[in-house]
Amino acid sequence: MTEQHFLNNVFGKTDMTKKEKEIAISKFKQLTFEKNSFLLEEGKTANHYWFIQSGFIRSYVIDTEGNDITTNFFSVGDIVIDWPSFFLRNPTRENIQALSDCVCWQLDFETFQELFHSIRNFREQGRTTLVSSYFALKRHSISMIADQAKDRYLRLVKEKPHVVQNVSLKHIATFLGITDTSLSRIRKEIASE
Amino acid sequence: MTEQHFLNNVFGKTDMTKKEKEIAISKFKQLTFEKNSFLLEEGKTANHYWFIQSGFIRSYVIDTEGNDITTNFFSVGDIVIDWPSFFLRNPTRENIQALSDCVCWQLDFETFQELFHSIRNFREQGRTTLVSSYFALKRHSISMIADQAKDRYLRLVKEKPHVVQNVSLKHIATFLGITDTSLSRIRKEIASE
DNA sequence: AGTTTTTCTTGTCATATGGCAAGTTTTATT
DNA sequence: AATAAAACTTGCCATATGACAAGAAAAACT
Repeated sequence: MTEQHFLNNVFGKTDMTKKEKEIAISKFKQLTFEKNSFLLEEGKTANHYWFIQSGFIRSYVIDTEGNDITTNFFSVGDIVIDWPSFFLRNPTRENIQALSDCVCWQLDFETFQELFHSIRNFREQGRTTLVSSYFALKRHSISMIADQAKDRYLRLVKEKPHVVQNVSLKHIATFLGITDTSLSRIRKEIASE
Repeated sequence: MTEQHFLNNVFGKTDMTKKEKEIAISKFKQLTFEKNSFLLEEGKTANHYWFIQSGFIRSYVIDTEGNDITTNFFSVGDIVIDWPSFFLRNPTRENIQALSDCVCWQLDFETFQELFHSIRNFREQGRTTLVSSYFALKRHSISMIADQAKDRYLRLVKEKPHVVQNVSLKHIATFLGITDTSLSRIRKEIASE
């Protein structure tokens, strides 16, 4: 476990001691996912979470009318986790799918519990991460009400330019709450400015 | 601290022992808030959270164009907390306001931290509550994309009938992401069915 | 009880976005 | 290279919801 380990970046900003980080990092297992493969499928219970070292991932739900709605995008450095399923131990409604070949670091629920209850700073970190996810979701939710589709798109371009460049238009559209047709028109309008 | 204490309901379903519950409950302080008074204001950092014994409360933000958007409603038994501000120790963007006279039980951040790190089941409970809030927010967010305004309203009526009956139309409207005018028309349409 | 303020309703018209279908371009597959 | 499949664009028209303003009803205040 050298200083060069990818997860040292992820845990870089926490208050964990060097020793604590080593312990935590040693529990993670490297995995690769092929493009279009699933990390989690609707109906199953999340027993792991991951940090992405490379690639793009999305989560999505199928709504009551059968429409595929992207709920989030994940890329390098992000935590990929279904919070409710992982912590409430319930079957999930979401699917998590690799949009490209991905390299990830995986931790399972039991090991997480061990670390969570034994290392105070690991749990402070976990709480912070969860709250940050909550906050991001809230901002997205408010943006959905307060902003026009075009402004939501421009905000996404600003916040996650690499996602906009690497993910297909239809997935971006459903994430923004519009159709692919509308997003195509919005892009055209922006290009002509 | 008798069995009759209001907070025994709140902590009823947790794995905490009787003794642990007593310790936790003894740290809460009863407070009353007058209608229209603020529990938290934009720009300040949340140092407390509350459980509602009676009354109605809402949280809201002011968007970039000055519009008031309700982000949540709280009523009897609910936890009232600004997760990001409370845990990340940041100034909040939200306002939390009593919509009627309210009786609440308050806990401050420092006491929370003590309980969180010393009582394992208190922290499991805290994590569960946070994740449940996350889940509710996600459902609301997806509903915003997948459902028509009328369906969102009907869902709210079903999930929080007492809120719909006690809160002014304009606040319900912004929570649903529509104007008060539209909500008034939706209500009319439903009434005529 | 009377007055003011807030809340809710309704009309007219404007606009953002959707639905569908036909092309076009790009990407994947053999 | 040829073919198939997926992704993206564009046109036409439909529709949900918004903007604004005027009344009506209800609630708050003196």
